[in-house]
Amino acid sequence: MAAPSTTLNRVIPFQVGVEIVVFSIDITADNLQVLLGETGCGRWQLPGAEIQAAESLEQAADRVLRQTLRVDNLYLEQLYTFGGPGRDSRETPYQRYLAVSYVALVRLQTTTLLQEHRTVTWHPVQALPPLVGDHRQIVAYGYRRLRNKLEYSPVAFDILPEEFTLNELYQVYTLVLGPQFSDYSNFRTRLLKLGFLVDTGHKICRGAGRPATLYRFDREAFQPYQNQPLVFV
Amino acid sequence: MAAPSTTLNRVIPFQVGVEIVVFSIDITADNLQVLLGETGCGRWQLPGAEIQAAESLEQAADRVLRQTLRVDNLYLEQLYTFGGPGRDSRETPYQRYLAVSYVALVRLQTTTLLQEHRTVTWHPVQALPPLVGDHRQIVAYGYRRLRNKLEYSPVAFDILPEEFTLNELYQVYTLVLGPQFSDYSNFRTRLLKLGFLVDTGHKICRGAGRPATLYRFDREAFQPYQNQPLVFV
DNA sequence: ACAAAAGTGTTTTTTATACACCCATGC
DNA sequence: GCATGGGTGTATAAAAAACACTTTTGT
Repeated sequence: MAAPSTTLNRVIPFQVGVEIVVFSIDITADNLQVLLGETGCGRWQLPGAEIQAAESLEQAADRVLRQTLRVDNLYLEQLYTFGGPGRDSRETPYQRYLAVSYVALVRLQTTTLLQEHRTVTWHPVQALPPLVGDHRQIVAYGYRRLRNKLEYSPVAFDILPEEFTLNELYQVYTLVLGPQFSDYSNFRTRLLKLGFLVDTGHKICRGAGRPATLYRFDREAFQPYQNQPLVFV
Repeated sequence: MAAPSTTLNRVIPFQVGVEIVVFSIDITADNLQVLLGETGCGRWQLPGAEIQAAESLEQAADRVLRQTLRVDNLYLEQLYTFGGPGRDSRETPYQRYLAVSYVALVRLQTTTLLQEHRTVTWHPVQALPPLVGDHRQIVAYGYRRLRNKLEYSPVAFDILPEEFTLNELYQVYTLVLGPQFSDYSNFRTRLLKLGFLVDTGHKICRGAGRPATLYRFDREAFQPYQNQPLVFV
């Protein structure tokens, strides 16, 4: 237990940062994108920063997000921590680097990109440019988590406006899970039967066609489903 | 972006450690327990250690586990990273502490406790002693993760022996998920229909009663279900 | 009137649930 | 031969999946 301290088993300090996989949903354009910053050498990277003295990990993630993006509603969750030796080029024998990654989901319509020093832009998930280090793997991991979360948790309501149509809700699901996840009419029936979507009585017109009913998410009525698997799908 | 470095926004080094929630399943005694070490002041803590210079996070977790336990098969997965300011009493204005937590699952029958300096023992999940800091919350989080993982992933086969009976498999599920999760006969039918449990032809006698068939988990036949939700339950 | 978008209903298939019952072994 | 644990089958209920159809709006 109290073995002599060699170069191998000694304890070394870490520099800790956060890295965020920000997904944006564009309901109208049917587009799921990831936020990436240019490194200058032809490769791209996830937005990130080192943790500052007084902030929590989640606060750091939120700060990074708000330094690049103006956004109203968002979903943010810790994803995974990467800290193996050799994962950061700045590493020395006396200093290692650790990244706590986060996934976020926003609606493109409610966000504005804040242009900073580096170029930060949206990239379609299906056609990512070359990424630095293990960032491609982090995106893949975040994408998987997002799909799971959407199925089992009410994350869609975190990014939708207070009042929304069932079609908008359906769009969120099809965009992330693919259109084959469910037929609209069945999705509709299932969700309404669960009873946590309340009809506000308001209607909204989108060009031609019958006006859509606006619904509201009732968190209290959702409680019974909180810890149950497979509420949506 | 390049704001002056004050006491608040400066970057500080972290001491990084792992903490493990080790669950043990005792099939015969119908008992789910957590491994805890005594601190000396009446409170208990999760097994943990600082990351050493050359090891990865998972290697550190594995090392901690094997310093306390001799174990054959186990399931080990990263859980969550806790790193907010004020979570460790050793914290100073120039140094913060971060814990990457892991969950593990073992079978009590295949483990031997290695008695070290501190007293480390098993405690029933339903009756935990007072824990230090946020450790109770970490256990709760690990328990939730374990239940979810068991339902969606083939973790049970990581801890069962190469050949096992359907009853042993059922015990693993009932122990973690509670006996109301499914009736044995339905569990049986459902799992066999999925086709990734192969009959080895071997039989085993457990005292009185008809001898049980020994099955083997076929990872290849499981592939199609890999990324699909709700395979078990 | 007709296309477009919203919303309802029906039929078929699959899966879940609750059991009752048969089989092989030890004592 | 009967208790014990192992294993099969069936009947019913519920849910998922597919898809036809109606309703309300703009043009």
